Amino acid sequence: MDISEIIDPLNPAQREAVTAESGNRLVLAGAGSGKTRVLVHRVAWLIRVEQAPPWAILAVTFTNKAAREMKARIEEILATPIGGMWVGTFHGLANRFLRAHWQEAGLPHSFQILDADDQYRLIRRTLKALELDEARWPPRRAMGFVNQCKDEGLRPRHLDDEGDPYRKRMIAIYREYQSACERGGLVDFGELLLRAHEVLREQAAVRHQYQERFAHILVDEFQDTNAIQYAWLRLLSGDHDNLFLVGDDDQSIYGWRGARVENIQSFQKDYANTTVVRLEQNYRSTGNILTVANALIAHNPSRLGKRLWTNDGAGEPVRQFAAFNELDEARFVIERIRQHIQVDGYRRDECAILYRTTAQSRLFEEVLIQAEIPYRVYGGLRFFERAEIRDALAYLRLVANPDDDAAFERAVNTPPRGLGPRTLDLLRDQARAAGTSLWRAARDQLEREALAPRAAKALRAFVALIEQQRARSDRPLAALAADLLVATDLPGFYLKGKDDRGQDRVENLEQLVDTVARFEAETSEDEGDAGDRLASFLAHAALEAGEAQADPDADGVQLMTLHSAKGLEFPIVFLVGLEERLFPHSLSLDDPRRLEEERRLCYVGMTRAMHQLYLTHAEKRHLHGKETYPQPSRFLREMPTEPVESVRGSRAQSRPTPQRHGQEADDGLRLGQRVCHPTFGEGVVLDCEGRGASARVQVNFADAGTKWLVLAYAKLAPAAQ
DNA sequence: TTCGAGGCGGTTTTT
DNA sequence: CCGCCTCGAA
Repeated sequence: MDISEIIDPLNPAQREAVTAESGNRLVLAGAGSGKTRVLVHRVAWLIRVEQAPPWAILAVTFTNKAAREMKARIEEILATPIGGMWVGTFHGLANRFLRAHWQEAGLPHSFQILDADDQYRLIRRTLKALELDEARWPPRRAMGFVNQCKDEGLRPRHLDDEGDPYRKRMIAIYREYQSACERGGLVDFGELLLRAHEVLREQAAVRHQYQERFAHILVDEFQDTNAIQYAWLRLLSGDHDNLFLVGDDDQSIYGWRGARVENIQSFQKDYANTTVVRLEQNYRSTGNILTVANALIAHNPSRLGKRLWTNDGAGEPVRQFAAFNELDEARFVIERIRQHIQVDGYRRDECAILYRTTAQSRLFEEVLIQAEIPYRVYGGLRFFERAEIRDALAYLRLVANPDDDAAFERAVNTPPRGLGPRTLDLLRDQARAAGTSLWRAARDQLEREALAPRAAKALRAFVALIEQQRARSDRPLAALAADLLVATDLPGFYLKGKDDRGQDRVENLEQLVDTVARFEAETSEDEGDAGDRLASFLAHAALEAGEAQADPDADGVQLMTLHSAKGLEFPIVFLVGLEERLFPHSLSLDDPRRLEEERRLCYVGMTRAMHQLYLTHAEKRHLHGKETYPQPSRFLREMPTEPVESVRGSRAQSRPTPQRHGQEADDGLRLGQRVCHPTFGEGVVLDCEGRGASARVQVNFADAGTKWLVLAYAKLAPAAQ
């Protein structure tokens, strides 16, 4: 076998990782160091050189996108489909596992996956059932509590209220919510992992079967694993010393949703037989960008340590811009983008604007629209998350499993068929009292003729509709979906609505039928009866919410949060809003660990840039409707001055028109000018008022904050630059 | 059932 | 300031 194809494109560190003999490997892969390449080549090495059968390999990622990419690249390098290899997300693989072992897991054959929105609704319904006031027991908090427990592998019975009444109530909510899930055969995201873990832990036969099978386990983005995911990996691996983990502690930015960077450290403790490989050569960014990024991240105390370097040149300096306000900032960025496109020949989609909070995108969008530059915003509602799609899916779910309460609640009166809160409350009470699903309660009530005639008639029609479709559910899925649209008249309902997006929604519904057809065509070889196909389509819809953008190929300037930029790269990057309380965000300031995570987020943003990195902040910004004068971000101060260059924009046009305030001060201080004060240090002039002896200026000092100073007394001198 | 007024909160997001 | 949600009135 010719192995040169596998190892020739690799540098020494990459080669060491790819060709490692058996044993546990931890690959600390810096940003842009060829992490995916190492994973893909490692798989190729295992199959081609070590003769591992594909079915003995398990490769785990965090997102479907990463899984798809890895799969495609493995197939490319091996020039063959990957056969029985398990490549997917933790959740996708857990789902696959549970579908195969539903009996051992104590789940119904066609259990349904709840996504975040379903879960939220079910939590609220649980609160209602427990007669808890949402104002006092916010559903978001309850949901957070449940998810956090599941992420840590904890069931209600493991939890102790510690005498805390709040905690006691949360545990009660968890218990009640969980039994609602059990009644309906519903599994939320956290439950997928937890349930899979429990089966492996408690069923030795199953555990051994998988431990024998997976001779090689590879994990991407290991720094993002939470407690249950790590425990799951440990069970799968057993004592086989077959883990190949790739990650970067400096890019851990999901601590707030349960990710534990510490897993990287504990891995080395839990597995004695572990060797560490560092990938530090960077193939993405210029030397200057790396210098500045390295310097910033060096301020984090608890790191494993890593320093990115490049063989390529230093490149352009990193550029920094202090905008007068957020409009000035946006105009500067868009002006620069225009230059890079027109003068340097970059494409629009080679320029990215990265921000800390989604709200920041708006102004950039407005200015881009004004400038008539196409753009694309990442994030937002995705296909399967749209209301109309979820409505249609609720019907499909009821066809698959009528006991699915979450789907029942959604579908029963959408479109409105006269089943109001009165009837619903009655059904809920009945279901709860009898410990059954809403569906059964509905049929029961109809049988016993316990309902008012109007409600009974409407409910009977609804039940008949679902049963009719159920009776014929062996048809192709697309036909079923199309039939349901006709039978429910969801399209008509949306067209009638006052909402001007009615037409869009109907088109989306039509697209859903296409999506179903395509899904069925692609998976038809896997056989399975019609019920299985429907269940697997629904799982697909829940696990992979689809693309947010209608047209992802469009050549537009890319706008996204720093979080969604992870894993991507762009020739030109604008990192905007580098201000205290915005970035680092005010809610992270009091906790050193969260502050470190903010710093890592900044590092992630910077290391997205290939050729040119801009860092901007505004001296003045509207936040929650108030005018604020933020300090420049501490991250700016933590960067070296050397390859960072301050740029001046042509900002006259974006300053506020001088009226009562904002006059030029007598001695020629201008708005936006940098000044120096003997006690307060350097700052920027924000505002002026008055004349002569009473003339005052407002200055935003880097360290001392914003102050009004009387010119006659304050010894202000123009600062350098 | 639908609409509008008023209250409230306001990181980050995948699965 | 803006968007979301709830609640009350028609």
